[in-house]
Amino acid sequence: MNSPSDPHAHSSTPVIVGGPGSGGAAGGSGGGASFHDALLDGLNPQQRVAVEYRGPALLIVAGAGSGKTSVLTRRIAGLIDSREAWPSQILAITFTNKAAAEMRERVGALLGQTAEGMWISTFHSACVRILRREAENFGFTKSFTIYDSHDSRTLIKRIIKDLQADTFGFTVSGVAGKISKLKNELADADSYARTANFNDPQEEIFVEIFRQYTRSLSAANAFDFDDLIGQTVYLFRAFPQVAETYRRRFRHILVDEYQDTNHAQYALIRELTLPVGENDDDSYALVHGFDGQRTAGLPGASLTVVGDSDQSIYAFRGADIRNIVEFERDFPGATTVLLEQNYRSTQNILTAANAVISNNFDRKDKKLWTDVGDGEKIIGFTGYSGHDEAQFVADEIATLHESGTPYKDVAVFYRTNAQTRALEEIFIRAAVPYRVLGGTRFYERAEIKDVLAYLIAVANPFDAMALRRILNTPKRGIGPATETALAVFAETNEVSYRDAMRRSSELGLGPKVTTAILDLAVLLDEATALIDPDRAEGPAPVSEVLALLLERSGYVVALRAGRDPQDEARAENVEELLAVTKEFAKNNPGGQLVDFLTEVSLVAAADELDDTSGTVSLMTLHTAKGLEYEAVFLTGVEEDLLPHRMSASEPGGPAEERRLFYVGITRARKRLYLSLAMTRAQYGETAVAMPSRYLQEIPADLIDWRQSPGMATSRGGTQPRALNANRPGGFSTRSSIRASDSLSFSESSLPPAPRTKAEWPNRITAQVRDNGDLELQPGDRIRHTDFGEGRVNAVTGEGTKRVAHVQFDAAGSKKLLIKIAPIEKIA
DNA sequence: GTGAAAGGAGTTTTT
DNA sequence: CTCCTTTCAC
Repeated sequence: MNSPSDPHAHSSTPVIVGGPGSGGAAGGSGGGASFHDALLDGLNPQQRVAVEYRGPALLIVAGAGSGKTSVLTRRIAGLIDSREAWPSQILAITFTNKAAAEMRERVGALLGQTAEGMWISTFHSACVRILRREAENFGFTKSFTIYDSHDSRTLIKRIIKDLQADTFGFTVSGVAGKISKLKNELADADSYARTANFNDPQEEIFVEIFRQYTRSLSAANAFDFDDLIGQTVYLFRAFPQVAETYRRRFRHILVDEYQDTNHAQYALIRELTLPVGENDDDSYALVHGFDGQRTAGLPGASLTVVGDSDQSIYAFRGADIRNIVEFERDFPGATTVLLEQNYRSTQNILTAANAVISNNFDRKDKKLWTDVGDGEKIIGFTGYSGHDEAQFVADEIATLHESGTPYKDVAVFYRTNAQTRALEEIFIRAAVPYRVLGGTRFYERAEIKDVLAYLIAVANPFDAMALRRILNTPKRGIGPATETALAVFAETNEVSYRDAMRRSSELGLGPKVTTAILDLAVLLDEATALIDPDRAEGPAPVSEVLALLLERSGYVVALRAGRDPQDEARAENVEELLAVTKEFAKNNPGGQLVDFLTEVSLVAAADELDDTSGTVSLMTLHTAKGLEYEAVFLTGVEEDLLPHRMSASEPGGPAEERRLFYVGITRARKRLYLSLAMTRAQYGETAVAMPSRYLQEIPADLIDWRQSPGMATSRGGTQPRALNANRPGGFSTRSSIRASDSLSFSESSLPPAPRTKAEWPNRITAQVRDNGDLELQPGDRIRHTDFGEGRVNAVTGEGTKRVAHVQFDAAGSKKLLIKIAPIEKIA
């Protein structure tokens, strides 16, 4: 194995070695010593320590915006330049593929050359890479499929149905969640069964579901998302010599966003950083014909983790904050470096962030600070509705753009994907160029999954699920009955689903159906021949395979012939996928079909970001982690949304939601906007929304309320602008903001803002308009602040959700939420 | 086996 | 409100 003559992995001072092959090769960086200086250039003392420290384990507690990426890349570059490590001995784990690409590029830039052989990737990508190499050790092939959560659910749904487990109260999402949670704890069906209480019939059935799920996965030669990590750990534990290969290879392991690692990921890191013993176990060497490989033992790889427990926001998917909190205990000899100086945001933004997060008890006190000055105040806005709020955002973005902030430097965050709807509607109308990250992602669209299923069926003939998906897509007259018949045939004859298709003439089905199945089988075989590694002209590029499949299956033609108006867009999406395969070939010369499928399976929302796009970015708070923007709009800062209603019942829920809010705030460099709405539409109904408790945690003098929750509905209140967006003449959006500016008059007449938190709630929440139990009957006449007088036609809904259907004399008919609408009854 | 229509259920965050 | 499943007629 490649190894520098002396890795110096644990020497206390960095060793600088000049000469060819080391730092000297680093293009313009000059000799070793000056390169070393350049590495530390512009860093503060803590950052320098984080770059230079050498030891078995290092924890870098990096507050938001404290320059951790810079520290990590310099640390890696330093290790390589000083010849403490070959690039191939470095494994760096990032949270997204985009972050990985960025880090690789920055390390390359520092060194003046691309460092070949470094592994910089996400946990999932790294594990796929390992699993593809080693799959044959334990009953998989290297072309295994990766099931995304949607695929897992489809499979679970089928199993629940087969077992009729739904009658026992099992739901797909419940089972999927439980299995995922168990896998993150490295449990499997057997280990779970050992602890299960079999007097409980539910437990028994769950174990059976889990078993069948596991069996189906391995029969399909497939791993689900959680398996990628868990099975790698299993592989290392079951085959110590395989583990040793990787322990010997990776001498420096760096993990970013360590606070969001789950138990399985933690176990993986532990496995990789174990010392390598005096190779006294020969079984592997004997089996694999290695001989005389008895090398000396090695200490465990050096481990560097970077994280911030205040930014831990993935507990719901098993992230365990203890991994970082207990790091020093876990890894004896560990050193901790604290990075608190922030290079991203203004002091006002940081003060707000600090104030909010300090409400989480049970945390190490940490205060972000900066020397760039206070900056602008935070801008607050309360809309009448979600649309009104969106209009505010769109208006402000337009203003920002006019004053020179490019669209790409602006981001809009929200808690739930459902909130994009109102934003998109208004943005389209206001001609604000935007891009939604995540949401219904490109690769999750049905038509894309259909087409990918064709490719998967070719790459992995064992994947019955992919085959069943394409069996009747496009329509071939093959229904559920035939589909099941093939599955039964495959099972009873112990052949693959693909073989069952080839032998479909033995099933005694109708001639038309049989021909359809055989045609498909032939097409798949032809496509498979294209990617045969032994093919004379080498395996065909993915685009060629896809083109053949699309052409012969008639998928696109069928789409274009469809009557659904969205079918044309779907056909275009498929064309785009074809373009993606061509792009892939360009970027990955020699890239195989499985490589393409891997890449596609592991794209994250944040990977879709295109820095050159020139559009505003819309994303959830979760997706926003690790990103930063000149101006940030944090929308929907309301109770039941942030904190989300669902979090209330979970232990640690409200604290995690607060961290989410904190993450959102700290993404902003110069300008931060916090907005909320008084009512929010959810599934057809309109509900009252109350300001988030977290707003009260921000010192009052940091927020400049354009329209505060207390002001929004007071007398002379603002126009619900979304409803009046097209009002002609004179009453532009701008003037409506001015109208609300005049409100600051009444605001300033309030007593000085109380500083103590106890009195805060009054200021924000108590002034939201509340009509209490205002009783309205059909026939009553009312007066509305904006719409004038009208007649109540009907009242629907219960309690706070009572809605009046009103026919206004001038403004037409409206539906109003009685509790908070600016209305009064006229005698 | 297909397609339309009606009914019901469920709504967080994601690799 | 929307997505999904079920039901029913061809």
